[in-house]
Amino acid sequence: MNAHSILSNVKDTSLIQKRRNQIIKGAISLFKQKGFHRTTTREIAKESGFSIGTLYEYIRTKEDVLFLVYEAINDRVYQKLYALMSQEAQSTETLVTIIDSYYRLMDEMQDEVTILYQEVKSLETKMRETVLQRERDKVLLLKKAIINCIPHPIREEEAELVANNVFVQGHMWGFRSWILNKQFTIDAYIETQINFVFKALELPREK
Amino acid sequence: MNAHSILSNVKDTSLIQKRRNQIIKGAISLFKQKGFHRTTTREIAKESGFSIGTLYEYIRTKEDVLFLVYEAINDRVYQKLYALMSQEAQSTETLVTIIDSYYRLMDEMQDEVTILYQEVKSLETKMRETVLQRERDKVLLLKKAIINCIPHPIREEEAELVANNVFVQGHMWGFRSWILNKQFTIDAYIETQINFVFKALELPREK
Amino acid sequence: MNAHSILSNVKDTSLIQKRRNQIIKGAISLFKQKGFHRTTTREIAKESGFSIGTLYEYIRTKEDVLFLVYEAINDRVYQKLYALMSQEAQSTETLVTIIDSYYRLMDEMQDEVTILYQEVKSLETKMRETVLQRERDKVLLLKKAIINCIPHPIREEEAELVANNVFVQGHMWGFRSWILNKQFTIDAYIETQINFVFKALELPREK
Amino acid sequence: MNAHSILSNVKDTSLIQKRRNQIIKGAISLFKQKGFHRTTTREIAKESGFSIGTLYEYIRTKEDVLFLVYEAINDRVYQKLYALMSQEAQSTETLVTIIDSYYRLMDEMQDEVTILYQEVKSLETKMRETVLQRERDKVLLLKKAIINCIPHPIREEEAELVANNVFVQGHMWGFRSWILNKQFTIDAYIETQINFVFKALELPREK
DNA sequence: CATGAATGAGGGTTCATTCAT
DNA sequence: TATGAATGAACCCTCATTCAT
Repeated sequence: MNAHSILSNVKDTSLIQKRRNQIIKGAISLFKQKGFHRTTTREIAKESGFSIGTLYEYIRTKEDVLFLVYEAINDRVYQKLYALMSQEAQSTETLVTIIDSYYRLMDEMQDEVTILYQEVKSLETKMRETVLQRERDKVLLLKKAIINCIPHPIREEEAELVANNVFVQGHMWGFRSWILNKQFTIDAYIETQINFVFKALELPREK
Repeated sequence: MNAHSILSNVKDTSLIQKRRNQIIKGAISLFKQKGFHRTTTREIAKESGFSIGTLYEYIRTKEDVLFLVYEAINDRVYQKLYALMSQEAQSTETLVTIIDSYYRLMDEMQDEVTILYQEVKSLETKMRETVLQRERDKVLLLKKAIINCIPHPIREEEAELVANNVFVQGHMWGFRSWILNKQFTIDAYIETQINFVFKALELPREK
Repeated sequence: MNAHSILSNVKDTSLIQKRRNQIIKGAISLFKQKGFHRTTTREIAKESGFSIGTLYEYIRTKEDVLFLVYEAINDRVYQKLYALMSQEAQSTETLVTIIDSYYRLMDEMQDEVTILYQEVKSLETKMRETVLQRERDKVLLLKKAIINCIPHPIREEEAELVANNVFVQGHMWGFRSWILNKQFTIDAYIETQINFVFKALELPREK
Repeated sequence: MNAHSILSNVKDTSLIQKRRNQIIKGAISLFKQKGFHRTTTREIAKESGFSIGTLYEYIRTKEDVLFLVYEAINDRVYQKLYALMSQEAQSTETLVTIIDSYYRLMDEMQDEVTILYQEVKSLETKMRETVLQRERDKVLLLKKAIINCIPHPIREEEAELVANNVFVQGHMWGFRSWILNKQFTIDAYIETQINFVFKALELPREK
C-alpha cells in the first residue's frame, strides 16, 4: 500500500503526479488552518487550483487526500533522515548533526506534524499496517544511526527506545512548541535534548 | 475559564453536575470508538441516557462537550499526579514511584490520551490560554517532584525539560503503544525510561 | 417485509403514519410527472409539505419512498379487489362486475400503474420476494373470483392464466391507453375484453 | 423521426452505422443489468469499445442512446413479425405459427422488453408520435395476420383488440416471467394463450 | 476522427441546533 | 425540566457534457 494504490480516473501518470502534488500542497495548507474534518472537499479543490470534479478525477474519497498528505509528509521526513545518514564519517559528532537536523526539520514542519497527530488515528484504522510500518521505518533509521555512531556496543532494545524518544521529542517540539517555546529557544531545546541523549548513551559530551 | 463557565439553561447546580457527568461518561465512551467528529450529538445524548433536547439544556454547542471531556480527563491526571506528590518522603525512590505510576496511568488512559491528541488543537484555538495553563500545570507538578526528589541542585530549565520529556513519553506510550508494544512490555518500557531519566539527572540507579 | 419495516427516527407511530401518507401523496404526484429517477428528494419533501430534514426523519433512503409508494398503490388495488369479492351472490354477473370495476380502477390509476411498471424492476432486485408475493396475491384474488363465479369446474392453471391475462390487460389499459384510446373508449374496451374472457371460460354472454 | 435523425458530428455515414451498432450493443448489455438511469455514459462508451469523447461524436445526449436502443429493439421485433407474415399460406395454422414464434421471440428478448417497459415513458414524452406509431405498427401487423388467417370475417376493432392482447401478453411473458414461470413452462403458456385466442376468434382448435 | 482531462450543477444524505409542548 | 419533531445549511460525491489536443 502506498500513494500509488489510490485509484484515479486519469491515465496519464505524470499528470496524476502533478495534480496530486497540487492537492497535497493545497490540502496541507488547509489542514494546517482548520484540520481535516473542518476542511471541505470543495475548499481542497479550490486551493489546489481546480474544480471539485477534477479533484475527484484524482482521488476516490476525502480520506484519500488524508492518506496522500500523510505519505507526502512521511516521505519528506524519511528522505531527510535517509540523506543525513548517508554521510561517510560515523562518529558521535555525526549523531549530533543528525539529531540536530531532525529537530530543526520538526521545527519547520510544525503544522505538518500537528496534522499527523490529529489524524493518524483515522488513517490507522484503515491502513493500520501501512502506517505502522512507516512509523517504525523512521524510528529504525534513527536507531541505526545511533548504533553506527557510537563507539561502544549497545543493546538493540535500548538503542530503539532512545531512537523512539528522540523521534517523539522531535514531534513534541513540533506539536507542543506552544508550550515549550515559552521556556526554550529551539537552540536551547536541541542542545539540552542532545545532552540527555548522550547521557542516556553514556557518551561524553564535549562542545 | 473552567467547566463551570459553560452555560446551562438549568438552574440547579447539583443537577448540572450530575447531568454533565453523564455526558462526560457517554461522550468519552463514544469518542474512544469514533473520535469527536464522527460522533453525533444525538449519540452523545442517547449514550448519556437522555434526549437530545435535554443534552442542549446542559451545553451550548457540541464543542462544549469536548471541553467538558478535556477538563474531566485533565482533572483525573492532575489529581493523580497531585496525590502522588503528597507523600511525605521525598527521595529518588519517590521519584521512581511517581514516574512509574504516571506511566501506568497513561497506560490505563490510552483512549483518553488519544482523544486529547486528536482534538486538543481545536480546543486550543478557542481556549488557548486555558488549555495551555492546564498543560503547564501538569508539567510543573512533575518538575516540582523532580526538584524535590533529587539530592543535588538542578537548573530550573533542565528540570522542566526532563519533566516535559517524561510527560510526553507517557503520552507516547498511550498514543503510540500500537508501535511500541511490539517491542516492549509496559514494565520494560517504564524501567528503561526511568533509567534514562536517572542518567539525565545524573543519579545513580540501584535496583 | 412491509411498509412498517422502513425505519424512522420518529417514535410517534401515528405521526409516522400521517407523515408517510403525505410523502406518498407528494411522491406519487411527482413520480407521475417525471418518474422516480428524475424526481429529487428535495422535491418530494417540498411537495409533501415539509423540509428535506423532516423527510429523512421518516425514511432512510430515496428507495424507501419508492417502496412506500409501491405499497400504497398495491394496497389500494388489493383492497378494491378484496371488497369486490365480498359480495354475497357469486354468479357470472358478479364476475362481470368485478372485471368491470377492476378495469375502471386501472383507468383511474393510470399514472400509478405507470409508476409501478417503470420502477418495479428496481424494487424487485431488493425486495424480490415481497413484490413477487404482492403480485401473486392480487392475481390469486382474481383467480378465486373466477373459480367462484362460474358454474362449471375449471382447471386451476387455466383459471390462473385467465386471471393473469385480465390482470395484465388492466395494466395495459393503464399503461398503454395512449395507444388504445385512439381505437377504443373505456366502455368498449371493457365490453370486448369481458366477452373474450367469457369465451375463454366457455360461458354464455347475454347482455 | 427515426434513428437517422439523431445528429452526429461525423460525416461518414457507414462509420456512423458501425459505431452506433457498437453503442446499441454495449448499451443494451448495460441497461439489462442496471437500467438506463443507473448506467453512465462513461460505461456506455467503455462497453462500446471507445472513449467518452468518441461516444459524443455519434450522439448528442444520453437520451439519444435510449432512443437508439429503442429503435434497435423495435426493429428486431418488427422484422421478425414481418418475416412471419410473408409466408404464403394463410391459414389458422399460420396464425398459430405466428403467435407461437412471437411468444418465443419475447421469451428470448425478456431483458429488452423489460428495458422498454421501464423507459418507454421517458421516450414517449419526447417522441410521443414516433413511439406511438411504432407500437401501433407492430399491433397492426398482428391484426393483419389475424384477419388474413381466419376463414370468416371479423370486425376491425375486434381483430385489433385481439392483436393488442396477444401483443401485450407476449410482453407479459417477457416482463413478468418471474411471476408466470412458477406456474407455466413457456410451452404450456403459449399453448393456453393460443387456445384463448382461438376461442376469442371462435375458431376450432384441433391439435 | 478520436481522445480523455476538465467542469460544475446538482444529487442524496447528515446533523447541530431550536422550540413548542 | 424534559422531550423529540422540525429545520436547512452544508457535506461528500457523481456524471453528463465539452473542448483542446
